[in-house]
Amino acid sequence: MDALSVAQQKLMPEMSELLKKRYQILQIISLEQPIGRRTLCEVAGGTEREIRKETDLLRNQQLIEMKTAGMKVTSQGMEVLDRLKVFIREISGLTDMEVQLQSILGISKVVILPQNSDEIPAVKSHIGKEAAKLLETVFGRYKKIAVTGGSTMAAISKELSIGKSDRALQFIAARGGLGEDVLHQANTIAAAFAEKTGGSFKTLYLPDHLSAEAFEMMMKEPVIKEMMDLYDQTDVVVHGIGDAEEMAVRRHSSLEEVEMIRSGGAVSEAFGYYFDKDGKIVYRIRTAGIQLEQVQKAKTVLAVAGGESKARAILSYAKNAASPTVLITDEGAARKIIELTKKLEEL
Amino acid sequence: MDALSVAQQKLMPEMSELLKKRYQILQIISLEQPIGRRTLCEVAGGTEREIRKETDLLRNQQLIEMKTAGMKVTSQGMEVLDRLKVFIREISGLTDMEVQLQSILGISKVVILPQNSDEIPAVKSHIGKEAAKLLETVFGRYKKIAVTGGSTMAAISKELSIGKSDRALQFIAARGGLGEDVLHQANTIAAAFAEKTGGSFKTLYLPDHLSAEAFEMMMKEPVIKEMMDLYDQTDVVVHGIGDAEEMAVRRHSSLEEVEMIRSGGAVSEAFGYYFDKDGKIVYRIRTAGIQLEQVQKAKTVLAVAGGESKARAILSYAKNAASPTVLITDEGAARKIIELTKKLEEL
DNA sequence: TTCTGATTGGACAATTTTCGTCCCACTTGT
DNA sequence: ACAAGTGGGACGAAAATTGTCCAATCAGAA
Repeated sequence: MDALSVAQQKLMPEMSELLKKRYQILQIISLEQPIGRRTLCEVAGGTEREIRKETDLLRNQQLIEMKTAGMKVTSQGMEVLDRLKVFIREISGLTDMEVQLQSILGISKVVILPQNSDEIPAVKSHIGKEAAKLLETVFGRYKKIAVTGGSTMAAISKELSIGKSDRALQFIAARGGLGEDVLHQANTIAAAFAEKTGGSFKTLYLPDHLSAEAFEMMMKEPVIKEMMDLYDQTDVVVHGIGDAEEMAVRRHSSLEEVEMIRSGGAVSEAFGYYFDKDGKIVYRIRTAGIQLEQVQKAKTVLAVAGGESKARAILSYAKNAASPTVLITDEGAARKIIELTKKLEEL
Repeated sequence: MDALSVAQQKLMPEMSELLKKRYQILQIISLEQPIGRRTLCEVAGGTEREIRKETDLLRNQQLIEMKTAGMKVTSQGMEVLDRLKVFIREISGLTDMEVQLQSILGISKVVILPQNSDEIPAVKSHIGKEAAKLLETVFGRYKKIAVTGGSTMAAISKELSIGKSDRALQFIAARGGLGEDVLHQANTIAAAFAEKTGGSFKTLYLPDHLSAEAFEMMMKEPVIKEMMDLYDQTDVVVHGIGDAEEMAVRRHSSLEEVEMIRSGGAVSEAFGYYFDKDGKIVYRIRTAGIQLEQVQKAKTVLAVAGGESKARAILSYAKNAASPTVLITDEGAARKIIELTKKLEEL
């Protein structure tokens, strides 16, 4: 932050909060437009009067326009949004926190987006957009990209910019899971990535949960073996990080599985592995899919997870993350992680 | 002004006024320290409560400290003051006004300082400081400097920084006037300038008002002739601009003189000359002193005058000002000059 | 076309905050 | 020792903010 801004904040300390609030409102409108006042209240948090006061101001400043269909951001508003982007990051201390988290988690890069996706759903789109942007920067160097499932991953696929198509790009479904919603499966996601970027994709249709014998048999199938080889050649892995219990429930895991996960103290989940708070593997779904060693061998790993509720999971997963891992998260998760780490140090 | 600040003001339009107010308060404290709350109210304008609210804030921000002797600006406060200096000028539109005035008045440079010296006496010190700063930059090139009298000139002498003494500098009293207060005479000012800068000075002890015969006689005196020659060699002229009527009164001018000044429609006064609104010479004190032609021949002319009340006088004097003239004034005068010019154009 | 749901703008009392104005105990410089 | 000037406290009045309605209107679906 430049010296002018520091001085400005010294003289106007109340500015910071106000600026953040207004920026946030303007940002939400830009994401959800057209949006009405009441809806905005729920999404942004705050009473109707408060939101109204600010939106009235934004309108007077010609940053938004109000129509009977709802509020929209004007081109001037979009410009303001863009111009203040880095500044808001600065005064929110996000830049500082990024450096802090980087050392706490021991990974190569952390990107933190404003707000908490637990509270404001629209933040997920932001995380998706940022992840998409980062991913696109590596397309030039790396072509084999493994992707997992999950709503976070789906958000990324939505934000990938279409345009310059690169037929050499190959998206590989990291797992064959069918336990989840079809829209959020790795296969669907891989297809979506390929469609947006103009690349190709490889899917793996195989149930997550198999008996030992069936598993052995399938592994000998050429189609499956081919995928396993592809995992070995993977350059980039993009995946979400889940809360262990939440994932177990969502996957309709069997009672004995849930028991193993519970008793083992599992905290996080990623590409079929369950980790405890120290990063030790507690359980892994016996599945055809990418293996932890293969992930750690990748040139770049993009881990994406936001929301205060994911803080513990991120902390757990990071113990096992390879150093070239890049984490894309949000303010809610970041603050919670730092809080947890502080408490841990006190003990 | 950079794009960031513009965007910031779009989102926080109320910031501008608040920032200016706090900056002003901080500035006044820095000039008058140690100063108490009540005194500050009078100088800065505003009720006790209002000032108190802001000073409490400034203390919390550790920009000032309050002791029983009064309030003082901390080193942090001084830094903030310095860092925001140009920014405040920008948001007050002073930079824009400087360019505007430069073309209206047809002179080479205009420097405008914040606030109105009619309302806030402390602004005079600012004008003095700025004039002193500018004057010091020409000391390297030019050595013969003519100075006039007046309270404005006295303010400059107070703000000249002592330190590096330049014995080659020569300050010449531009007039021999005794009509004014001794402290504000050209002779006294020249001496003060010389003392501060380490240079020498030449005084001219001769009454302002002389009969024609006496005047002729005196001009033949070697001491006087020497001064006249010096005026011819003058590189720099520093002078104030006065309101015609006010000056006539202060100088205890005779009734016939006052009548000439009145009937001629005199508006401004500078180094003994009275000008009407079109810059025509209405009257000149028959005095030993620098002549208008000599002023116009100088390499640099520093005209210093502040306050809304001086606006008409400045406008009048500028018609006669040589192009290398630099005007140092304040916001009050500047705004009034622009207002007057606009009205004139409408007719 | 009709209808439902959502939109903005208006209104108003309750509440909180700000404001103006005293006074007081105390320090400081004369 | 004293007078002038200092910051801090207090408190009722006034103004702004806030929470919560409602009405008129519009957009889009059925």
